[in-house]
Amino acid sequence: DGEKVHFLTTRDTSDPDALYVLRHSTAHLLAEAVMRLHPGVKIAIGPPIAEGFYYDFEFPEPISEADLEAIEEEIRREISEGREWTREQLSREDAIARFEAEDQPYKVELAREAEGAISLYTQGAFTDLCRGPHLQDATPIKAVKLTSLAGAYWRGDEKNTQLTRIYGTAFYSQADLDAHLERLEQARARDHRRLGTQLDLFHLSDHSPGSPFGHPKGMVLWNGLEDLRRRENRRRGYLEVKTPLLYDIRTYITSGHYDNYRENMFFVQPHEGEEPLALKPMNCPGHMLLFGSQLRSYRDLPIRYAESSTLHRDERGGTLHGLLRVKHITQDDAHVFVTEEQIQDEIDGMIDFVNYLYERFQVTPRAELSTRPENRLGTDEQWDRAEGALEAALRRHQLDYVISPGEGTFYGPKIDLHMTDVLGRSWQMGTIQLDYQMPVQFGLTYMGADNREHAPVVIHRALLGSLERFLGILIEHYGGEFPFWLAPVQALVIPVGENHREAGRALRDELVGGGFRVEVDDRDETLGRRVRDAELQKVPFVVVYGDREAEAARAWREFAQLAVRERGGEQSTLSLVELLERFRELAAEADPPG
RNA sequence: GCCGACGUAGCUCAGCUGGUAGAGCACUUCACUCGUAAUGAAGGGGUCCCCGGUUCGAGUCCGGGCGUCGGCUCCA
Repeated sequence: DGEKVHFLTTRDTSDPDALYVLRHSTAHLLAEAVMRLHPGVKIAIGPPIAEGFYYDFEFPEPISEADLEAIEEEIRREISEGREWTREQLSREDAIARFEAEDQPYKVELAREAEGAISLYTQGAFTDLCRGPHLQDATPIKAVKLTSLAGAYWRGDEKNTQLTRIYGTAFYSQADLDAHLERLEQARARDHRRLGTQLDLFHLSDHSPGSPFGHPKGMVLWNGLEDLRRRENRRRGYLEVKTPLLYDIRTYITSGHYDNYRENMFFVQPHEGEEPLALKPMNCPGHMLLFGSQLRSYRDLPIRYAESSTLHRDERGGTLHGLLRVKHITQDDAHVFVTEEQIQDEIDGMIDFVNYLYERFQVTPRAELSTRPENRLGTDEQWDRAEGALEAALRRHQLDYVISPGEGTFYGPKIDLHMTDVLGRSWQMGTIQLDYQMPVQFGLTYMGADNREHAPVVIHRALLGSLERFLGILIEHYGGEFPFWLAPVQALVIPVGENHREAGRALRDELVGGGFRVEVDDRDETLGRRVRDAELQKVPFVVVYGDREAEAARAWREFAQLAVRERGGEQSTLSLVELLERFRELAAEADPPG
């Protein structure tokens, strides 16, 4: 009608909008197929999404994944039969009447809430409420695949009916679909759970669900994060503290967590008939008690308590995921007690800190400002100030951010940093939370210059977030190919034959003595085999020692010449001195000057 | 917590309509002593997730539980 496109005319299959329209139209074919195969089904809504489309239905009988095959077959039949889309426009009342007559309550609800006239698209026996645009006909749909089945709540609210969601994807050619499936497989190869087993980093066990077992190599990575955390905290005026794991319930009633998060807390009953103790799910109350244990002066502030302690959160079943969502969680946590005037500087410093940390791994998180939720403590005026302070800091650092209304914690707004895993899912990493409430709940004060008691403001922050989660994301980010400074085994020495084993071990000792993580592989295997294994373990350097190197040692001195192979295959000849120098340069990336 | 799927050797997986469990890799031993992504041979290894039921007989069928996975919801 001159303002809006109702039908797709392009055949440029590389155009993302074209793909979007193709998938949207395929979703309508799906709905038509489902209606024919499952009479009485109620149809909800089916938008295109990043990688495909989905459609939500309320089936009269439960269906299983096995049923998808028949539905997929039916879609193909529709395409081969031919489908054309037609558009009509109705008034809201007419649309409601029409869907009521068809006994489609979800459509009725959507039509009721629509503004202005309503457009309907029809293909074959199926008419749907839809903004469009659509394909003109189904002939360009060359590849369709229904990928999975899931429950999804109507309008995303778990108080509503749970509908059955069918996911699928569609392409302009079979080759494009194959390429898509190939990309998914490649992404799965980087999955931290797969690499965790392959590289012997960690494992999960039924004996303690959601609580990863850190293997020696995984712990090298873990300690790399811990070292980074400790070193930078020390440089930035944070004070390392240690607070208990078990508390009386009263502590968590005071903090407000008992009322808000009790169902996700673990409780320990020491003996029959005794009061249970709360296993800490976060460090805040401990740090509050620590602050309150002494008289504080405004001259002491800011006080920055840092602790990376083990926390336990009893996450809802069905939400655990490898290292990315665990019950046993460790945060690079800190609580900073400040005066109102110190808030801006402190948050500025934290954002600098965040930038420094994430640059170490060449990753860029997305920032999100989460504002006041419905269920909250404190006055609107306090929330105005707190939200304003966080937003001002984001602006000053010219960080791109989105606002998530209502996503703040019950005690304050927060800046969250998000990253994406190999499956394209977003995870919250670091968080900076401004809190006017908890210090008051705990009765914390400091003596001001005016010789009066004032309540401090607390900034909660975990910059990497959960160390478990950060490690998981990091494994996927590097695909297991960790930079030299972080790699669990930095170099592997391979003596060619039996006669070279002694020299190989001596070389290993030299490199270990230089402060590096080096192992020797003197198994009875061929050189090719051992190089292959080193590549599969993604070891950054392999040093081969055989007759040639032994000869150079006799002619000049030991380790005057070494055959060095870098991950990926590049080879060079270096002396031990040169190799150590190379290692030192690479290791310095952990903490570059400036 | 909800919907769907899955759980078999250390790992990845096969096992048809119920008849007493298999492959590759890994591991052990022997031979080979090797020049940059897989040397050969032999051998060991299993409460088929747990509990209950059906059956002459259950890895396989049924029920319950636990765990894992893909979503939904939640995430201090």
